[in-house]
Amino acid sequence: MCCCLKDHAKPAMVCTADDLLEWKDFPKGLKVLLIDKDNCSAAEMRLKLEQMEYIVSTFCNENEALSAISNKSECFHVAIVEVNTQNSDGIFKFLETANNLPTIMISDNQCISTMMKCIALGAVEFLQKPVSDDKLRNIWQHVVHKAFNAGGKDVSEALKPVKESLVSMLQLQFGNAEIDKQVFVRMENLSSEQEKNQDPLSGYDKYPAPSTPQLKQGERSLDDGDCQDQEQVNFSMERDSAEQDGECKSVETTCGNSISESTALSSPASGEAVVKEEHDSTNGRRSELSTSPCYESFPSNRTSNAAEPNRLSAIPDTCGTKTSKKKTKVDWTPELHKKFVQAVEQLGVDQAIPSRLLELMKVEGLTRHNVASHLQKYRMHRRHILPKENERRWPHPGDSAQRNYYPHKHVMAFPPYHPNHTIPGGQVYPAWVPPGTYTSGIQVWGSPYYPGWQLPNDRWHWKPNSGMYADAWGCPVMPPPVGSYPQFPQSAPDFQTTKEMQYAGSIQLNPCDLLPADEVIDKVVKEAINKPWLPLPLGLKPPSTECVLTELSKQGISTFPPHTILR
DNA sequence: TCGCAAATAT
DNA sequence: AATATTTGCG
Repeated sequence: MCCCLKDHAKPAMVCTADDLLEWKDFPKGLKVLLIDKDNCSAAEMRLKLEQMEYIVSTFCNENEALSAISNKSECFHVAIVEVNTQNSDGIFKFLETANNLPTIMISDNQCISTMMKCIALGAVEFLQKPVSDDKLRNIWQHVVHKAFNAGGKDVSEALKPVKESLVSMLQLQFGNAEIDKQVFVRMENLSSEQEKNQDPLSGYDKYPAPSTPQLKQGERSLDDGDCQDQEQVNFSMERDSAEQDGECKSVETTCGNSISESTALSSPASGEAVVKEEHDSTNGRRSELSTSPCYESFPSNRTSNAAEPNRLSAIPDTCGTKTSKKKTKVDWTPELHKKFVQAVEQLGVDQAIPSRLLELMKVEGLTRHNVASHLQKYRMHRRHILPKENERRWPHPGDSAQRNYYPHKHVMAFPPYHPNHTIPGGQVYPAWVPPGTYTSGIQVWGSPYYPGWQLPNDRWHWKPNSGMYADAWGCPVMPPPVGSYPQFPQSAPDFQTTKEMQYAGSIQLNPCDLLPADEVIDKVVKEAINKPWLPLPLGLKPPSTECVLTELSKQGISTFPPHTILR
C-alpha cells in the first residue's frame, strides 16, 4: 500500500498495484456528521476533513443532526460531536439515539464526568479541541473498528458497504500470503465472535470506547521466517526522503496508522516493497517491478505461484508518476541468484557474459546492467576473496591457481575422532567449478542448492540452528557416529572428476582441526550452510543424486541440461 | 557490449 | 564503517 511509508525501515510489505490503488483512496468518501455550534471551528474542521476527502455534513445542534439521521435521507459513517456544559444533555440524547454511529466527542474543556458519560453512552473517543489534523485524518479508524467489531447485526446500513469494501480490500491485500489470509480470517472470526458474545451481557459491546481502534498486533499471527516460494526479482524501491508528493503523503498517513501497519506486520520481514523504474539502455525494455517477499530456503515447499517464476510483475507507481525518480535496486534473492548461477554454469563460467546471462535467466525486468554487476561481484568473489582465504589456509606452493577454488576456513566438519582414521579420497567437494575445469556433477549441487557465493544477512532465511541442515542438502547432515560415514551412501566418486577434487582429496588434516567440539561442529555446519560455495567440510556430504533430483522435481524442475546431471 | 572502478545507497 | 548495487567510462 504505501510505497511511501518510510516509517517501515524494512519495506516489508508486499505491494501490488491493486493494493495500492485500493488503499490509496480508502478514507475518501466516508461521510462525517459534524455537530459544532461554534461556526468557526466547525468550518475549520469541515475544511480540513474535506481536504482529507471526507464528506462532511455540518449541523448546529443535535436535533438537526438526529432528524437528518432519522429520515435516512443521509447516511453517515462517523460523527464528530462537540459537547459543552450547555448542550450536554442534548448531546447525550444524541449519543443514545445514534448509538450505531461511531461518535467522536470534541470539547473545549475536559470535564471528567462529561467525558465519562459520553464514553459510557458509546462515544468512541473524547478529544480536546482543537483537534489535530492527525486525529481528524484518522477518524476513519473508528469506522473500520465499528464495521468489524460491532457484530453483523449492529453494523448500520452505512457501515455495511464500508465493511464490505474493507473485506475485499483485505482479501486483495492479503491474498498472496497464507499468513495474511489467516489474519484476514481472524478478523472475520473476531467480528463474528463478538457478535456471539454480544447478546447476553452486552454491556461492553454497547459502550465500546477504543481510543485507538486499531488492528491489534497481537491478534494477528505472525509467522515470520515462514514465507517462501514465489520467485521473482525483487526491486526495492529506494525510499525517497523527499516526500513532496501530496498524494503520497495522504497515502502514508492513511495507511500508516493501522492498516498499513498491520500489513507490514503480517508480511514477512523479508519482503520488499517495490516499485521502480529503470532505464535499460539495451533494449529500452522497461523494467518495473514487483516484489516478492519470500525467499526460499532449500527444501522449500513451493506451494504457491510457481506459475510465473521468471516474471517481475509490473507495478504501476501508485504514488504518482513521480516515482520515476526512484531508483531501482535489484534484490538478488536466493532464487534469483540461483537462476543466475545456473545461467553462468550453463554458459560455462568463462563464457558467461551479461547479455547472454540475461537471456538465459529470462527474468523480466532485469537488465543487462544488473546482471553485469552481479557477475562482477560473482567473479570478484571467485578471483580474489576465495583464493586469498584459501591460500592462507592451505598454502600450496606451485599450485596456487588450482587452489583458488578452495575457500577459506576449511573447518573440518567432524573429523575423524580416531587419529588413525583415514580420510577417504573424494570426501571433499569443491563448490565452485574451477575455471576451465568445469565439469558435470559439481555444479549440480553447487548451484541449485546453494545459490550463492554468499548468503547475505537474514533475508535468506537460512537459520543455522534450526535443524535445517539436513533439509538444505536434502539429506542428513549432522555428524554421524564417530568414525563412520555409512549413513551417507552417496557418491564420493561422483565428484572426483577434477583436479581440484583430487587435490582436495589428498589434503592432509591439520591436527588443530581435529577438534570435534560441539561448537566446532556447529560452526562448521553454519559455515557450510552460509557459504555454499565452499567445499563441504570433511564429514559433511553433498546430497545424493536421488535427493537432488527429488528436490528438484518438487520444485517443478524435471528436466536438466545434460551436463548438469550427475553421473 | 564488456568489465572495471568510482559513486551511491543501505 | 562495511557492503551491496548502480553508474560512468574506456
